[in-house]
Amino acid sequence: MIVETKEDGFLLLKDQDSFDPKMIFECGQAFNWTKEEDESYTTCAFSKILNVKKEGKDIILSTNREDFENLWMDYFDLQTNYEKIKSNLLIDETMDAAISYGHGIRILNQDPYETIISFIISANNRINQIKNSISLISKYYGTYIGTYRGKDYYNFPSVEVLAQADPQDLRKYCKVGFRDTRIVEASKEILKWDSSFDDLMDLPREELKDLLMSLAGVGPKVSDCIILFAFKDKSAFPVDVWIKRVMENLYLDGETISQKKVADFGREKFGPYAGVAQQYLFYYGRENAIGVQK
DNA sequence: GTCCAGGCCAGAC
DNA sequence: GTCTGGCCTGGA
Repeated sequence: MIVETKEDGFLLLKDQDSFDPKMIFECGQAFNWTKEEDESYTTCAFSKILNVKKEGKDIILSTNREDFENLWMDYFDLQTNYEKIKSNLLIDETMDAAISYGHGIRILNQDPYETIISFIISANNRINQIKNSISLISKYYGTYIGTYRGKDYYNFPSVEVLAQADPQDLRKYCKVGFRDTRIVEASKEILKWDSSFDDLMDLPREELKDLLMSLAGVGPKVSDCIILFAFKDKSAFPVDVWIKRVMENLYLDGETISQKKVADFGREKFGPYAGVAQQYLFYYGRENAIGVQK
């Protein structure tokens, strides 16, 4: 990968086929990116504000080399070779179509705690409402980091802060609805864990899944999302209504089967990169409304 | 006004 | 174990 420092100090990643901001931030894995008028995207993570812009086949990051190497390289999963994953997943015409449609998707390595809370909020909720709630939680409970293009950015609060939050406040000010107590309860439970999130990275997948599912508001689908988007395990295959519809329509001849069976089917079919396949299929299916009744 | 979303949970079989 | 209904909120 060729990384150049531009005249303004920002970084330029040359010739990135597997890095498309729209695809990365709109395939359902992250809720903390703001789309700007020039089609670039901005977030706040690691107490830093970052803007990402695509120019032709190049990507421009508003950061310096030090932060890039220490933080963003891992966040954007840049050590992973997506060309290799793609060729591994090119097993049929469906995947061929899904991969070419979402060729610029990458799996972000996000903060575990923020990811846990984000996907607890995602249950039976719309993307825009999820984004809005995350943003409000950061605003009311996080710390101010800075202002970028007129918008204020805040760090996502720590587990200690939300463990002490009043559920009614969360509901009233952050519009989380019935997920209010789940957020506080899950935070309290996490505080009781002996292991840090770093330690948990090495846990066997099934153990990690059981541990996550013991949290309030975390079931089969949400735990798979957390494992895929924050614990770097690309074999997790989260099944939501979209993936269920896509799989039933494109692989099961329209037959309706349970969520669990779709999950087993997906893991079996796509193996160690099932989670990446899920993202290609999700983006492909959702953008093209595959299986949605008219 | 009515409907229900990128699931979870409790309660009933 | 598998299935069902209810859940905040707000946009269609």
